[in-house]
Amino acid sequence: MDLLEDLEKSPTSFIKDDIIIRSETALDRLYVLTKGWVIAEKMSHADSRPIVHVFLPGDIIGFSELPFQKTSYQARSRTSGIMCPFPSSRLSRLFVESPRLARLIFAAVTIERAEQEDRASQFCRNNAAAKLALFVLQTLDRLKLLNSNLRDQFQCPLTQQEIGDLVGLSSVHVSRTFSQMEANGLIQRHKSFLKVKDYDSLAEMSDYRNRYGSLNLDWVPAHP
Amino acid sequence: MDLLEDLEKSPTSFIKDDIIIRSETALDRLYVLTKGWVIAEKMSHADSRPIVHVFLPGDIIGFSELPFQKTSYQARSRTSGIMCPFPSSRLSRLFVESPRLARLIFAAVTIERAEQEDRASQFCRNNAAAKLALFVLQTLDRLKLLNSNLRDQFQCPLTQQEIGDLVGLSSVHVSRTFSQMEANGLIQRHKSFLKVKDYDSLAEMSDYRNRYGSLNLDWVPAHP
DNA sequence: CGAACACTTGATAAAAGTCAAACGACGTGG
DNA sequence: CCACGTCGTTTGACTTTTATCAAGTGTTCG
Repeated sequence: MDLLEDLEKSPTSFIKDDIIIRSETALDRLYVLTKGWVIAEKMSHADSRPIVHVFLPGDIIGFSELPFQKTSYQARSRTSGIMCPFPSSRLSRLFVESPRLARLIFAAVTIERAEQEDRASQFCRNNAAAKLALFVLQTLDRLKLLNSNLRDQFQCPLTQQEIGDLVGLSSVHVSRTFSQMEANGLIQRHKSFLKVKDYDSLAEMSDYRNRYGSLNLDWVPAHP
Repeated sequence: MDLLEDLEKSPTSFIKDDIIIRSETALDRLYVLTKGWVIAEKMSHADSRPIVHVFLPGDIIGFSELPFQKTSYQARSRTSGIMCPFPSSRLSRLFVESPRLARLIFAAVTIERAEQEDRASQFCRNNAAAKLALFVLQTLDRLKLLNSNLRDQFQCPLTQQEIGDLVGLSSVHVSRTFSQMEANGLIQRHKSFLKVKDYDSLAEMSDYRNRYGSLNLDWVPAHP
């Protein structure tokens, strides 16, 4: 617990549209995101700007850039929020100081990797409604992890253009598809809020499984 | 070194189309794949069968299923080959016995995660040639890691149907797009061999970066 | 209150999917 | 060693889905 708190000892606040990690630079630290939404976007030459990942409160920003000399994307905040930077050497020491905590972090990264696989295999299939369904359910369940009074809706600070850049659709088609899903009683929108009206149907059409619902951490023994 | 060799002490051979991991079962071990190709496919109800990942020699099969109670996909061999199973508790012990090796494995998983992000963000965009270009380059560079006499071509044991299931295209469109890429001098095919004729063009059209080309493992100190 | 900015709607174009048939390679068994 | 059947690939015709362009309608925020 002390070690975990140590990672969050220097909270820094940021405003909307801050650049948190610059593209093509060396990254020598990680950030615990404690409040706010941050997106990782590729600075591609084309006008489209693929969004590689959406970071939500509780996530650690920078893992996927750690083993490389230069960052491949930039991280930009979409809301104001708070993050806690710590040097990557701190993570390295953790493997010696607490093998148990290292295993937990390893498990966390592995879970995220599984979610990433879910996205890769779903988003590459051309069904706009299924893509959006997966985005909505994954985001809702991930937000619930750190915000337990969340039930069936959340505030989404991403524009439809950005959602399209994430799942691979044009903003126009995101709009149309969301409208149709709303007409079919699957979701409901109000301002920037997204409400899940029919979780089961959304889950079935996107072949979704809640990765946090049936964990097995037997191999992370309580007392090492 | 002893610890690494320990993981490969019980080599098992498999034939083509063996089921290595069954879907919806508990997984208590991992497999070092030393020879052959293995695919991870979702047993979806529909006739399409999304391919979540392709394992190549040197990969460890099962990481992404480790923290869950049940596997979400099945692993099936596409060639004959050799793998070395070891219990997941072995991985757990590794975190105590060798923090340095644990960090290296952590780094390896992180690199794979970055590649997965590359796939997710590219495959979700609707450009058949770019999808296939990314698949070809990623596969070639990954194969080169353990087979250094590989230069510009490799034997691909996947059918066009399977390649389509991986990148999200119909088999018909894979055929057409490959033919066109061949006509444009980007690749060349002969039997099941795929030859890269114009690496740079393929890399540019798919926004590819070789993840193993510019690693920074400073945070994995040589002497912990 | 007004000016960005985001979203919606319609018309049209491009990309990829589907169906079906033909072709080719490959392995098996006579 | 050849005939045959299976499986994978190619090709053509047509359909569906999504992208693009452009104009109009909110919405938000200084």
